[in-house]
Amino acid sequence: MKKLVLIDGNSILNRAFYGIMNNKMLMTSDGRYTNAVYGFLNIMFKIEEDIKPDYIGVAFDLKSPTKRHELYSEYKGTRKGMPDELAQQLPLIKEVLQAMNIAIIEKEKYEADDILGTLAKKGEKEKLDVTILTGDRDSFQLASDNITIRIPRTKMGKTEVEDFNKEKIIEVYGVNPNQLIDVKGLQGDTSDNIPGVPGVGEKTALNLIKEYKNIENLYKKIEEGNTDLKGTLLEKLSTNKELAELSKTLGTIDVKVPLDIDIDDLQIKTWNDEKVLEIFQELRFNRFIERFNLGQKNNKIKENLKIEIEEINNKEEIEKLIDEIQKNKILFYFLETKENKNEDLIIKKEITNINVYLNEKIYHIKNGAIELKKIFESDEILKCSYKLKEHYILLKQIGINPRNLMFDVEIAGYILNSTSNYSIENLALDYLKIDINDYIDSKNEENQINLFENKLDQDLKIKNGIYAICINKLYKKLKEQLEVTNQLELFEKIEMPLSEVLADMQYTGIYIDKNELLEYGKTLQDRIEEITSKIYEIAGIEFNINSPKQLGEMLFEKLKLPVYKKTKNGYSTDVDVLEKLKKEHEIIEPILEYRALSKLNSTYAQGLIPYINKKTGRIHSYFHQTVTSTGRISSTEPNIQNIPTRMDIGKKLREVFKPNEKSIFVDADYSQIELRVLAHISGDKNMIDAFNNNEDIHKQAASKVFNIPIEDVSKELRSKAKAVNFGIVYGISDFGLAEQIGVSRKEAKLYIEQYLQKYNGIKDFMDEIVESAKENGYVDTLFNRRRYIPEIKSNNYTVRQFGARVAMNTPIQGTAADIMKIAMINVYKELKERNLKSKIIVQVHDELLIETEKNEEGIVREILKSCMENVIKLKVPLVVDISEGDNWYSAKND
DNA sequence: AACGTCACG
DNA sequence: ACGTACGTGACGTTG
Repeated sequence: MKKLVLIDGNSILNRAFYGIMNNKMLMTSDGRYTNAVYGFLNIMFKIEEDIKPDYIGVAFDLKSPTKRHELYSEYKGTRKGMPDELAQQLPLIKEVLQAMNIAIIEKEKYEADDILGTLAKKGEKEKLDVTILTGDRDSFQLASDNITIRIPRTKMGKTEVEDFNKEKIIEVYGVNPNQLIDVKGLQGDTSDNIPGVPGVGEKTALNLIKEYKNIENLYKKIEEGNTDLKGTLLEKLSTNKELAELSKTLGTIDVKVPLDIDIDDLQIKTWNDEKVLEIFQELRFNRFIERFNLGQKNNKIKENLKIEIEEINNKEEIEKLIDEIQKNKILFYFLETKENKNEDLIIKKEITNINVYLNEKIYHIKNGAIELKKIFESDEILKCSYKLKEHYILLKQIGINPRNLMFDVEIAGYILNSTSNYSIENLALDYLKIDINDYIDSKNEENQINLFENKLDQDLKIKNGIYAICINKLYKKLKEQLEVTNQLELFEKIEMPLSEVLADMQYTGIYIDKNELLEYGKTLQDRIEEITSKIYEIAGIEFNINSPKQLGEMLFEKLKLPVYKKTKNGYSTDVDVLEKLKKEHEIIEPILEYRALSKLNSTYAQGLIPYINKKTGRIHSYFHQTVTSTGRISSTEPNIQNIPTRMDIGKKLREVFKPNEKSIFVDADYSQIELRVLAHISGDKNMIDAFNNNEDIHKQAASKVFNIPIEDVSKELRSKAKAVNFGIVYGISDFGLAEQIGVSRKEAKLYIEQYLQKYNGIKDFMDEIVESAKENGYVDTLFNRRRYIPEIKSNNYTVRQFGARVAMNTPIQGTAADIMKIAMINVYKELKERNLKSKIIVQVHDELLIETEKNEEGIVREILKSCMENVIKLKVPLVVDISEGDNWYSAKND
């Protein structure tokens, strides 16, 4: 079946305009706005990818009055004109569509809706599968078996779509699509200034039409006196018959617009690439240029980069180079690696070549690391490169003990903007205005003579060389920038030293008792089998319990359990939902147990096995330093920061994490670090007092929120107040709190109001930080970590609210992260300086796990306590709880 | 690749 | 009237 896509141009442009209103890529350098065009294209490309239409057309409204205005002069009378920023973009999008050879359809006196309706019906007649893309629910009346209405919605900057076909509309509204016209006739439409029957809203209108099918029949019955209607409703309907009829006419989409074009004219054609490129360049749509490979034909050089590569082939040349580097006291290099599956390795990679940038030349050294051992082990020479943390391990693997790996351009990029990306390409583009790919092509032309290497090798070599150049240029530029933003200290004193700590943690790893892990997995699997058959038995049929789709069908269609929550593709079956259904059906409980156990089994019991290193018997998780937008670190392959701890059965898994035989685990936790940080930066007196008096902070909150003496706080109230405390840290909303603790939204709102009234310092802080985020475009932590929040200026309510919550949360989460990072550096340093064998092996945001040699236990405890508690003097004490054990479970629980 | 779900702080 | 608690990563299913 061939497919036709019809787009409501004005409506989508409008959606796009209000959807992605961030201040980053919204305008060209001469100040013209482009965000709506960008968003429109994104939505359009997405639908093209999704549907792969054979025909496409975009309809626009014209400014001139329409037939509806002739009928009713106040039609759309309340509507304000588009803001200028949007109006400017209308000709732009048309220009783009033209260049893409996409049909634009406009017609005097008709609205885009009518044009789309007419074409949709035509398409349907020609047996096409029709999708109408619009932001406007008015078009729902057009839905049929072959016509689907697609509504885009932007959520957190991402575009999602929702499809409405006939079935869906009946499901949602309970009436046929064409009956929606009657509904609208009664209800009216404020945005179009269609009056409807005064006093009749959506609910009433829907009920009336469900009962009486349409307006005509409704009035027929009313005139016959043949209805159950009475009172004011009957009166309102009777006196407003004309209005209802007029409104129905106004709300009816005209599907018989006389058009000069046919479906055939909408066939997809190829773009005028040159023209599209030209426009995209003008609008700075680099991502589109890249995505559609438009830039290839265009390799203009923006700045002359001198790219001279010299092969280093013998000892003499190496020695000469080393001399030069030593003179410079700084080494700029880009390191090449290749995969090495050798199971003894910790990172399954090895270093191949090194590209050194020195005196305006690139020196390409085969097996470069070994050659430069002396340099890497020198304390005097600052090493500047990209992803130094990885280098640390790669070098250690071949017996080099690197020193002074202290300027990483990736980390510098992360510090300057924790929400962008920091590939060398991107950094070069952002900070140097260098497009690396441009240079490769041009350099290649220059290099035609070289017939010995194939093009790909050649490209790679040039690219790696350019990387070395860019690392050098970025060093200067980023350092300068870090000074401007007052973040050089954060970078030099915290992030770079931490980098080595993290590398060392990864290199050391944590031991896992494989046999015990297998045993644990076996127990889980046995139990899972049992429960599975039990579930099948109750269900009377076998199905895939892991499939939310199949489980949803089972629960909500076969068993007809009540639906509390939906996802965008179907029924939600998450824990919250299942917990609510527990008492409705005996199948729920085993499903919950199944869920819990299969998670443990797949992610942990089975999931961890492949990560156990053959040589060390340990797992060597990555700790990432440039991932989170708040400054926390993250962990992967495997994630060692989400090992179960909340549920008993899951917690037991921690028993398989063990120290080596000479050691024990010492585990140190910050107590309430985020709330303490909040107390400090807000300066709230009550909260500061609570911490200084060593009170139970959640109990205190309960006593404030519920206005009762501390002694009278029950467990339940304490736990509610605890949720409020958490909520405050996240940037609270009544809805979210209500959801979390299962009270009404109204009640949740009351709690929050009480809380903020009692902790008024916190309220002031929250207001001020949001204000400052609006003003500056970013927020920062105590240690000058910065997060830009473009969302806070969004015209989209949801996005803007998100921005506000982020503004409140980031300084708290981020400062806590800073504190932990400093603590780690100091602990690491102490351990090293005192020649202790104990090692930091895991960090879980507010927890440090130290594999501690038995005879070092006392000193390690001291070091942890003092390093962690004395990072900084806040208005409240930082408190650390330390415990020990011979596995990770007992180190946290005994 | 995206989604739903769930593990952690 | 709308849609909502912050920050992560991994798994299995599905399109």
